[in-house]
Amino acid sequence: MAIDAGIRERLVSSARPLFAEKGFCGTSVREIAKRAGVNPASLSYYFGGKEGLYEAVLESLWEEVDQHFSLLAAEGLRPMERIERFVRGFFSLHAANPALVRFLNRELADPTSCFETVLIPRVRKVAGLLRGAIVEAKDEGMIKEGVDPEAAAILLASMSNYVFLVGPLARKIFLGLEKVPEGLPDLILEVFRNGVSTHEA
Amino acid sequence: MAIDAGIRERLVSSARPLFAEKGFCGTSVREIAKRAGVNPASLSYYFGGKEGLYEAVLESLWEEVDQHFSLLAAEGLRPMERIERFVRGFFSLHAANPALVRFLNRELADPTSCFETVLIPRVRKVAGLLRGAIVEAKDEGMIKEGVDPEAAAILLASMSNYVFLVGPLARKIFLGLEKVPEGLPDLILEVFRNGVSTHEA
DNA sequence: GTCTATATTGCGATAGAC
DNA sequence: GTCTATCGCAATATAGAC
Repeated sequence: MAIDAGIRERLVSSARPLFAEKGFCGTSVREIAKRAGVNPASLSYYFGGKEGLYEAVLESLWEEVDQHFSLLAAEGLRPMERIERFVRGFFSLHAANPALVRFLNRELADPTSCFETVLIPRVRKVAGLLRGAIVEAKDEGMIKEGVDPEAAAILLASMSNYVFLVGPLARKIFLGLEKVPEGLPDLILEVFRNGVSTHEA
Repeated sequence: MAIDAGIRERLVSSARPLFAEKGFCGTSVREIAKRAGVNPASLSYYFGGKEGLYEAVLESLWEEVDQHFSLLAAEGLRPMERIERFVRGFFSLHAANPALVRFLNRELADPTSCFETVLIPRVRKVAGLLRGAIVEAKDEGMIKEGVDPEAAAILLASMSNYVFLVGPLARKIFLGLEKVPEGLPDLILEVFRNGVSTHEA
């Protein structure tokens, strides 16, 4: 964002961290406008209201998500490689923008009106990529017959997201972690591969 | 709760599902009082305000959590058995009260003023039990040397909680699951045991 | 387009009757 | 202790000057 970006863009980029930090109803339009250095009335003028701005923020966020996960559609990768990229993609996504997935996860826990219109079609796409990779891995005999692909996908998503969801304060206090362990993606992949593989442990 | 329970108790039990569903700032004291069938003024009279009621709700919730996890302190159990009880304890906890862990997870994601005073000392205790079991399992040689107990604890907590955190709507739409798969605790334990065990996969 | 000023609503909390 | 009535405040949204 340039310093003299349009008011529209300044509102979106100012609202993003506020919504991410305090949620929709915990953030006031006055606060957003003050941070953006614009008049509160501009918010209604450009977005029709607080909800419209929130929706615009969600859409701008998703561009970054799409960017990160577009590599999953790459051709010629074995399913297990796609799964690995998926897990590492989550970690790089969170590292690049700590507020982003907290935002998304909050929306999962407390859906707003944008949930069905903005998020569902887009998240389904990403979830489908992961599920598809797991199904393919199973078809290739890499994964035990007894393992439900849906459940396996959930476990991967859980392990890759939960530690970011709980936030820095909880990580430090509950888990004694100043930051997310560097080797966590490797551990997740190791646990997943060993846990569902056809080799007997 | 009896039908003519005291106003105090009615306020707590009425506020609980509302706070769980819509969060602290998404719930109004008028709404709570209406649901409880009492006067909004009673809320300030008994709890000094909305925050005081919220704190009382958190404390009442935690009694159920303590009840569920008290069995983890049972003597004479091998560490891996304690870990298994921990995972199954999360699932039975969520099954018994779907709102409860959503409540707790929301507090993790968006700490209120009660976070440090009410939750931290109590959650630390539960987290310590899990971490301790993992450390013991490692001491007994059940878990690979390279596995960090903190990270392993996080993965267990992730897998046991995330699927509940995302809520029924998200489970259905993103994951195609009407309800949480019955065999998920078993899969989690299998994945965990195989994933971190000293046996080569 | 962007501003000031304000309309309108809903909030949490309280004063005071009973 | 419990109620009605209301205070004071902050919220979003809008009207209208420029």
